[in-house]
Amino acid sequence: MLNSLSLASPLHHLPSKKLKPSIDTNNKVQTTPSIVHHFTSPFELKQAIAFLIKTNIPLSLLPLPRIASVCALTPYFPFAQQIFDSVNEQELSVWNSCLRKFAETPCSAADVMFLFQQMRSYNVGVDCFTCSFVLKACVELRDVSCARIVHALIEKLGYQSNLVLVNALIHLYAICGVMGDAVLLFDKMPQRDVVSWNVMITQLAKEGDVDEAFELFGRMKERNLRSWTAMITGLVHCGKAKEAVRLFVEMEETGLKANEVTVVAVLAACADLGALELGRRIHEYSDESGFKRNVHVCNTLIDMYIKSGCLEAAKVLFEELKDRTIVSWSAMIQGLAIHGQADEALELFNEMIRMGVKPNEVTFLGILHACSHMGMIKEGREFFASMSRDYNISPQIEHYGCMVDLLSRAGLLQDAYELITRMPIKPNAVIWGSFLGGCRIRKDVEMAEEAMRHLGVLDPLNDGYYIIMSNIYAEAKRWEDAARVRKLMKDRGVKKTPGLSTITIAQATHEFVAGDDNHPQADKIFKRWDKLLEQMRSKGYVPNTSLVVLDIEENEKERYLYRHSEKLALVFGLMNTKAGETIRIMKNLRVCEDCHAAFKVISEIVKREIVVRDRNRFHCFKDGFCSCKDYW
DNA sequence: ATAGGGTTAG
Repeated sequence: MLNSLSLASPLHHLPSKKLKPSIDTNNKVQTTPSIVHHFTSPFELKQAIAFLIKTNIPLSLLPLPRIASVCALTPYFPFAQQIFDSVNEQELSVWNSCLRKFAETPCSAADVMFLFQQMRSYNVGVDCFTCSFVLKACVELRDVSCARIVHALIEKLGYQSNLVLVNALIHLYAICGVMGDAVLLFDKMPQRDVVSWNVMITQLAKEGDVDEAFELFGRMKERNLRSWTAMITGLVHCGKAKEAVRLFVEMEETGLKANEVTVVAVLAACADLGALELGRRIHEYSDESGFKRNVHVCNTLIDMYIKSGCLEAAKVLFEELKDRTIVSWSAMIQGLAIHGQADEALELFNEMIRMGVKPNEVTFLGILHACSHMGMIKEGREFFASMSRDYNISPQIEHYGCMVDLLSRAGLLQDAYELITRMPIKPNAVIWGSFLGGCRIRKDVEMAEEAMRHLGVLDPLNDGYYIIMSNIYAEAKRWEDAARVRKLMKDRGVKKTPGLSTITIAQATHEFVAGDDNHPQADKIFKRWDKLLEQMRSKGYVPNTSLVVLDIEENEKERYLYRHSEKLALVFGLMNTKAGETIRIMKNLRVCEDCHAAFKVISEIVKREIVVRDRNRFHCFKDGFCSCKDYW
């Protein structure tokens, strides 16, 4: 190939390098045909060269970068080399600029790799720039074996102390999932810069090793905004939203100003915590800083307002957002779903389709979620069928989870069971857990026992399942079985998660645990409750003591019920906020049935909106009704 | 020439 190519090349006609000038003595500019500059194939390149030779124009007028890019990925590679040689050009720099161009072009990583291979096989020496472009392509391709080749090359060429290259290598190893190699490299670096540390922090946190990341963060002598942002993002990612917020405040104290990425991270933390006040503050800051048009920021803001119970604020932002992405739509649909506005969620989905936006698997999760929370069985089934049929999205375990939940909640246990046994993915604890919840509604002890058999294997340390099962027995008056489940739980060392509710007033978060008598305002709270209870009774409230599965006196049961954490938080909130103000409560578990009934009545008595975020969704109590329409 | 961000079941 090479020989025939050389023979075919017009170059050997050339007395290379001794060429006449292209401008003649009369100062007339000789016009060159556009092919000399705009050839797009090696064939046209040859034609251009032939023309130059015929008209005695020097070859050095040829655009070398163009030659490089036209020949780079073809067998004409050595032909290009000959041209570079004939015009006395450093070929490495030409190939490098070609590599750079590929490296900057999206989806051209494979081209970078191929050109690199060509360079190696035609003995072009490489330098640190070559390495950096190739490393970038390796990142895109997650090509760890090429990473090792470049690594060896870097050592061979003596670039071990080139921070840019070594940092890129560390990043590459980490992103390819070989964190050990990354750590090894990082540890033996004689000196590091802030990028080295930031890369490690980011990747360690991504792997879930947030403690190790934090340890490195603590050891840094010099931190920049990206260091703080990486650490805050990592903490949020690992479910440590409180710590993330703490670190953000600390960062502000150093005088550093958050950028868009920092804002996204801290807003995500607010969303997790339902920290509305901080979220609003960040929103203001973000607007002041001109981040309004950043779609990442907007999407996270929408999510923050949704998860903080301000659906209206989220809607306004969503309406104002002009460049919505699928993430914006999905977040909003999911938001409407957890706020019990299923009709609006479906409407929004239709609007999205009308606008030509393609749903993804997350969008369908939101839609199915909406259906399951509102008992829309027909619609849910149709959407589930539609996702693979019309949009070519195959359902994942989460989608099956939604469907099992939809059917189980609606009491269609047989259908749910059939789906579980026939689904192509092995059902997990969430699936059986949803089913178990349905068994409780249907009071189906046998089916519940079947679910428990699976749960005992899949998630034996989760207290929730034991509690539901023992409640199911208790409601069937099978006290011994109920006690047996409680004992089994105890024997396995599973502790019951205590109910915990929080309410934030004037930037202070107050925590209430079920049965808590030790709160500083406990006496006042109980007194206020007794007063409220009188009014509630006159409105027809009857305590649902059947929910207390302890073998105790009836009035003792009532006492238990009245010490539920959400009730304590609510009364505290009523005592410490102005009349008419909305009260927002967060609970770590699902809201209890009796509390739900009580809150409806209370919302009417005190003429307040009460917004409760439980572990699944929102309940917005107003004028004696709840936004969940008592289906949850 | 090297580091970063949004939606996800019970």
